[in-house]
Amino acid sequence: MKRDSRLSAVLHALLHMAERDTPMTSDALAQCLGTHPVVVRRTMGLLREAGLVTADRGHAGGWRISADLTKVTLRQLHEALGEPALFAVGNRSEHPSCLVEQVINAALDTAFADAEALLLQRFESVTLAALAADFTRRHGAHRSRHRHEA
Amino acid sequence: MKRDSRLSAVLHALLHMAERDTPMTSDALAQCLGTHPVVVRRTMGLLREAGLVTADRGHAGGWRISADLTKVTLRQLHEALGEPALFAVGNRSEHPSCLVEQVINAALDTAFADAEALLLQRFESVTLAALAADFTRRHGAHRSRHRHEA
DNA sequence: TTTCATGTAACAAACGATGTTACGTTAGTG
DNA sequence: CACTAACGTAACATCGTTTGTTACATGAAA
Repeated sequence: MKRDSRLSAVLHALLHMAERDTPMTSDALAQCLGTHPVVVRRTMGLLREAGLVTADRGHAGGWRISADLTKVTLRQLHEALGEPALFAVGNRSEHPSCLVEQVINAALDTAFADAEALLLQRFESVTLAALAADFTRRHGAHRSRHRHEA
Repeated sequence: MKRDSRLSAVLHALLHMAERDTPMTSDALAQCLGTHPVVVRRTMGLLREAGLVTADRGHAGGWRISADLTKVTLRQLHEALGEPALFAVGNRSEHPSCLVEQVINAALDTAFADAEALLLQRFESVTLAALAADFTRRHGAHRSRHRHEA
């Protein structure tokens, strides 16, 4: 099954942007993500509509983060992307007339609802700032060493 | 994203089979499920390989449940189907060279792992017998009323 | 031996995510 | 004012996966 990787992609983009203080163009982000600039605009556009980033046109334009990194959670990003379905398995029909299928749907639905609640709760507990800090913690020494060499 | 509905489908088939004491043909099941007999054989074949059902050819042939309904859990069915991916969202690449993406993957992976563990635990706690009983509880009165009318 | 059934391979259709092209719009630069 | 750099967006192409379908082989019972 083909997985939706946009959440992973926007995280990747946002963390790269957080490492800089100048805007990043769609072309630059596309190169980071190994994709096409139009795909970047399409996906980042959803974050713009949610007020998380801004895009400036023309010279020296590009994408900038417009929200507080300590306030933005994975859940907000998930919502900004339109809350795509989290599960790759599910019921055959959502409102079946067959009584057997109604029982099955009820059983599966509660299981999936519980798992979804847990997942969203985890999403809510992770901020962009935490991820950025995690990055610095894991690779900060590496980077500062390079900076000293330069 | 297109959802894998085979777990739901085999549950539907098994519960219909549990309601009878004679084998059901692929054509009969296909009619129940609104699909094609070959799809039924393809999917039920996985359950046969797992030892959960048997298939007899020729006259009066068809599919029969060969396992104890109180022992078969949703998790076993999920495994019998080859443990298809449960989530529709995920990482862009599983082993990225980009350090940023490694941090993102780590964060997402733990969240998804926790949710998957919960979901599988729920699957493990539901037996076919429990679903069948649930069916009888919810619709048994309805059925016996019909039986009396007939 | 005919009919009913599964087993399986090969192919077709449908769908969704992603990639691409094309063109429009806006903003800075010379 | 023309030029260039960037986003905005619609339309189309591509790719992979799931599901549906056809065709044919195999086995069992009447």
